[in-house]
Amino acid sequence: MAERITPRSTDHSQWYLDVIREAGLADYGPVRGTMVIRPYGYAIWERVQQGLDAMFKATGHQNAYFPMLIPMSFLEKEKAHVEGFSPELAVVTIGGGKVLDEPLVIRPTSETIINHMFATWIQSYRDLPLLINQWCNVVRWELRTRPFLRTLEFLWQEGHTAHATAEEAEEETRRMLEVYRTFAHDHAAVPVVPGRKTEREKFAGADRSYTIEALLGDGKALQSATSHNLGQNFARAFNTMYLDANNTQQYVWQTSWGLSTRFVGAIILTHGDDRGLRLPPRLAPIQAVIVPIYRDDEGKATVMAAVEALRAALPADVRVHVDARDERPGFKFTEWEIKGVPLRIEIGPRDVEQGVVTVVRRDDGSKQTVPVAELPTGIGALLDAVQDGLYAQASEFVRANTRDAVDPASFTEALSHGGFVRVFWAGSSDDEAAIQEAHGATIRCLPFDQPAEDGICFYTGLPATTVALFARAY
RNA sequence: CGGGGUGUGGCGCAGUCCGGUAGCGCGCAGCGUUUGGGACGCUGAGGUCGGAGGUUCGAAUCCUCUCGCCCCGACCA
Repeated sequence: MAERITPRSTDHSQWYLDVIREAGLADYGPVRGTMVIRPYGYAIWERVQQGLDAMFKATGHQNAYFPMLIPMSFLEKEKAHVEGFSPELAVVTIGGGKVLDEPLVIRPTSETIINHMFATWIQSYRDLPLLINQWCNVVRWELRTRPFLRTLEFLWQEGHTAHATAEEAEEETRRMLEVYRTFAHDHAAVPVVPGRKTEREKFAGADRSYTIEALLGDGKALQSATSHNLGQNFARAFNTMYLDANNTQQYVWQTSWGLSTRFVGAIILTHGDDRGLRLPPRLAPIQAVIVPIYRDDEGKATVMAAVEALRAALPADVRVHVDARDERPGFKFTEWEIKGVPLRIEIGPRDVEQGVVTVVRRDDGSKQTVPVAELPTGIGALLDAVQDGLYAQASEFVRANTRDAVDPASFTEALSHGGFVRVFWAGSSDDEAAIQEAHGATIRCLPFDQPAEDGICFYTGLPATTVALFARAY
């Protein structure tokens, strides 16, 4: 049988598309750049949603929903915002068969319409902080698309908060970035570098933007989630004000932050291997698949009885699937490997006879024989081991592909390997643009807690003010 | 919008140079044999060859026009 998945090393782009197809995650939509997410792919997104939503609830945020159609005039109220987004807007000009007096924009993000409402919801300092999150879809008419990583329409959550002080807003911005970092690390086993965006890379309408940057298997970086300190930019544009304790009108200080279905792409590209997807157990729709093996109807009855007994004995919170299809074992093994299921539990005549099961880990392919009586208590540790194994492999990859550069020659050399390149930095936005032009690399972030003392910027020769992380990116 | 490709059953492709009325692999349906790593045999369903016009007795193939899609880049979660 022909290989269904192109090896990663042969053609990384083709490998990615093959995995999405063969694992049954998504299809191309009829409109260029759109994507249909199949049930299995959506189940992964649902796990992301559940994990994040629990964290948002813990930080006091409430879910709400705002309309998808936004009057064009709303976007035009904030200058930097409209300039940043206007090239990629989808605009509705006809409704109910009539040309509309004012065009409606399909939301590319919801800062404007949310401020429109916040301005009416917020009256007093007692109404603050206002902590809102929205799960929705947005449309950005991108020129170049790729499944999950960049599609015309995507699903995400966008958090929007309003605060009484600049300090509180900055604290919230950083707090939510830390939520994303924790989620990426603990749930997705995706190592990320948290840091600040440069002026050139920040969100249109923000004072400061923060990001977590992942490094994917092909050496390209991916902005995996962002958190923005909006300052008073939207508050001033929409008159979002509150009366403080001294009976004085004040503009609120705001934040917004988001994580999208792009993150599913980050998971695929961080963990996937030549056999297909590898899912971290905490996000896997199916954590363990039980594959019965038998030769005839009589053997099948015996094995299936053992399978049902095992399934009943396993903890209820472990997501188990029994593959009872009448297919050859090898076929089923391969299929679940492509789908990235963390644990495969094989039960055949020999296992039943000896009172054991054969457990195969997806992270390292290791196979072990486990007494069937021990599995109900041991499966949690096995899943944790796969979770840790995936994180260890991914973080080792990031470590091995992060290089330091101290001069133009070593910068070029380091970039040629792909991956992150760390430099001392004291450059302008124009310098960044020139480097992007020459090398195709951009500053992904200015990582936190990286002292720049005594460093000299490799590009300008000036004393460094910060450390910058360069990479080619999606 | 630049550069490079490509449109032929559900998917992946051959056939195009040198016109003769469409083929292969996978998948799908039925039956049988199989089942501890992607099984095999037999039977079968499924395509106006991206579209339009032209040349010709005859076009997937030659000519003209046109549309779509993919990859690399600019833009970007």
